[in-house]
Amino acid sequence: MALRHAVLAALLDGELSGYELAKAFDLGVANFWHARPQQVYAELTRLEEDGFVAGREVVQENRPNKRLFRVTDAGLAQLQSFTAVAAKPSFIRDDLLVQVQAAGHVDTGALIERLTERAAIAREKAGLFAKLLRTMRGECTEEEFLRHGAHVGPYLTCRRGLAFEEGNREWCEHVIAVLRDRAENRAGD
Amino acid sequence: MALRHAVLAALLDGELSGYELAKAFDLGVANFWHARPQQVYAELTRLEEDGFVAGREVVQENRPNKRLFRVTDAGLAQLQSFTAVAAKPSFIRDDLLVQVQAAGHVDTGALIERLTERAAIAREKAGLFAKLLRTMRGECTEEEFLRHGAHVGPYLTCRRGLAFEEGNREWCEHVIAVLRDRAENRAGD
DNA sequence: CCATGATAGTCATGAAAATGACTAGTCAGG
DNA sequence: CCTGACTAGTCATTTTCATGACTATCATGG
Repeated sequence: MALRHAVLAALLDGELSGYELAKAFDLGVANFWHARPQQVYAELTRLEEDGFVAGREVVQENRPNKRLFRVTDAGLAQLQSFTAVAAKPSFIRDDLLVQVQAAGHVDTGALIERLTERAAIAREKAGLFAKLLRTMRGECTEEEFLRHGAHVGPYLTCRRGLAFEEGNREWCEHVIAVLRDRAENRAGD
Repeated sequence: MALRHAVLAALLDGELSGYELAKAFDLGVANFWHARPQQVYAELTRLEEDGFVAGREVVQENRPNKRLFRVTDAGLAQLQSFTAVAAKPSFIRDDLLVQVQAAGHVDTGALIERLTERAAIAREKAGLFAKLLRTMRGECTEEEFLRHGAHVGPYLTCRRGLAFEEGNREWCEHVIAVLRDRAENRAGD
């Protein structure tokens, strides 16, 4: 029951098509949740059945028709009651951490490769988020935007995403440095 | 196929009983992964069937017997090949982010409550991780430990956990401040 | 003596998420 | 003219996770 609310929350600030939503959730641009297109479509269908979103067909020329969705009052009430109860704490769950946990027992070179790849990905995502933030706040300074801007929700979640990816990158780089250092030390024995 | 490797990695630095493992994964003390006891037991059973871990019965007085597990050579090889392929990037996936995404459309007071709760949890977890780190490095300074200490894997993953929770706390506090500020502004209209 | 809580697990069920395969039209490049 | 990429989805299957309920024994506190 979590994707449900994520989809509702994503639809709050403007109508979107299933395809747009799906893409956002797939790339993680909807930086607060991740899901595959199939999941998103399935969830939209269920949400519409339950009357939490309403779709309207938009006929297009030169490309397939699409359906734009918006949140209904019932949907908003649903979200409201979702916010009323405590969210269960989140955990990091990352294959890369498992790999690092095994450092010392597995090939260090391979590990460093993984960490380098990940650092690059993290840097890219951080850049993307930073750009998104700039777009969202437009002309305003961050302070002004946070005080008076519309749609602060997405802005704030995007900030979390940015900090997370920066944390990832820093950690990766630190681990790489530590592993390199240890490898040299051992070579010097 | 991820819990599998997480369990293997957790067993690398010493024999553990199913119960100990399960507890570690439940509390997230195995800070790099989270799973319920039932999952851990089930995975241990499968790992033993596949010959990746070996259990030995330890007869105890005054309490139920337990089984201590260790990783076999086949298990280590399995982990090694797991490390050889790129880990898929991780995403944050957090109910709280969904709730914040909806800020402006839902009750701000409730949101601030959620954020306050979460900030407290994050602070607690960060403290726990910091303590764990101190225990692991013992007398050494961090630098010395990272250079020469045994079991750096768990130390490094714990550091990621610590940074993550600190990031959580800072973000929560920042969002609270922003929401309060906006509420005051609106009240002043 | 009774209730708790810790140790040490097992079983069954259901919800959520991931994966792979498929349709169908448009547009740009070689 | 063919290929690949983009728009806009759907269907089916499997794997993984989460949940609640259940069995035992021992130790502790009141």
